[in-house]
Amino acid sequence: MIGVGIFCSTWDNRLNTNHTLRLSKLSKETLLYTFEKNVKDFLALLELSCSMGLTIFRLGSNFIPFASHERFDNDWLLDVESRLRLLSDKIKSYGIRITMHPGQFVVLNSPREDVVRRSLKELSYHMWVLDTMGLSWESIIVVHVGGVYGNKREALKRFEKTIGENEWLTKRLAIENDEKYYTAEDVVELGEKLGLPVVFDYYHHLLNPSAFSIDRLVETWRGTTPEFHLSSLPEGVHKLGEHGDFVKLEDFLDLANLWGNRGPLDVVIEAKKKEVAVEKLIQELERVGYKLRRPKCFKKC
DNA sequence: ACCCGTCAAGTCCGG
DNA sequence: CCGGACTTGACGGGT
Repeated sequence: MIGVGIFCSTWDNRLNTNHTLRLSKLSKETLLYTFEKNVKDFLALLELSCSMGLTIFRLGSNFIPFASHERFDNDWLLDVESRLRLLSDKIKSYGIRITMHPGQFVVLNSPREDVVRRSLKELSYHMWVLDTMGLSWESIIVVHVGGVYGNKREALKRFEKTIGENEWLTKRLAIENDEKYYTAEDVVELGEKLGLPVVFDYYHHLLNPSAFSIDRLVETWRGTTPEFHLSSLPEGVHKLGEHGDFVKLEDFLDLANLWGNRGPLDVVIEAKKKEVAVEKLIQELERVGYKLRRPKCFKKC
């Protein structure tokens, strides 16, 4: 049964877990001020998700701005840590799955040692946030495989090497197919080899298709609830890779059909209109009699 | 109060 | 070899 959710913020950004600041303004005071804005909006977004009956929420990577930057002083984390521990029970009480998805600059297969090092530091910060809130292993961190650098086999081998040298990553790391370089088939093969769950992105698969096996992809989750991503092409003229304002009912139903009756699944709706798009989708699904999975906090009025 | 130049980070591609 | 695209918005200094 499928549950859906939004990511990072409301469409109008009135609630946003990605508030940041200029690096030049970074200090303990500005950091804690901005972090608190993110925390407040995070709680409000969980409340919103709960009232809409959403099962998953993606927390923004700027939750603690510049947390992996060299100009960031780890002493500042003491206040952050106590705040997160205090919130742990409240956050968990919603029963909404919290996951994260770092930006394009996390590249575990780069030939540049410094790029890999910074990527690991960024992932270690993501891991710390989820651990500190006491979230379960279903709170994953989703990354792409990275670049190709003119030799896909070598690039894949470098990815494997990085994972092999950093076993701690496998606690929460998941890998996703992208719209240009690594197909679902590539990522399933890699996930099987490394023991990493594979996030299937429906839209990336349309742009970068392959003959992947959905059964093998599901198998990489070893009984835990998979996370998928869904977005649609925008109406009218659009650029390659651009996400639509809304997600089309038929795209959702295609994905639901692919999923079949395999059990629980969380789908992040990656539409520009965020919660407005999800609300529209929910209504359309109701009209056609499709039943969504709801979180434990959801009470239908 | 509003506008608009600028912003940590990577990779690929075209000129 | 370098600058722009990708995707994208929000910060914050300036008016």
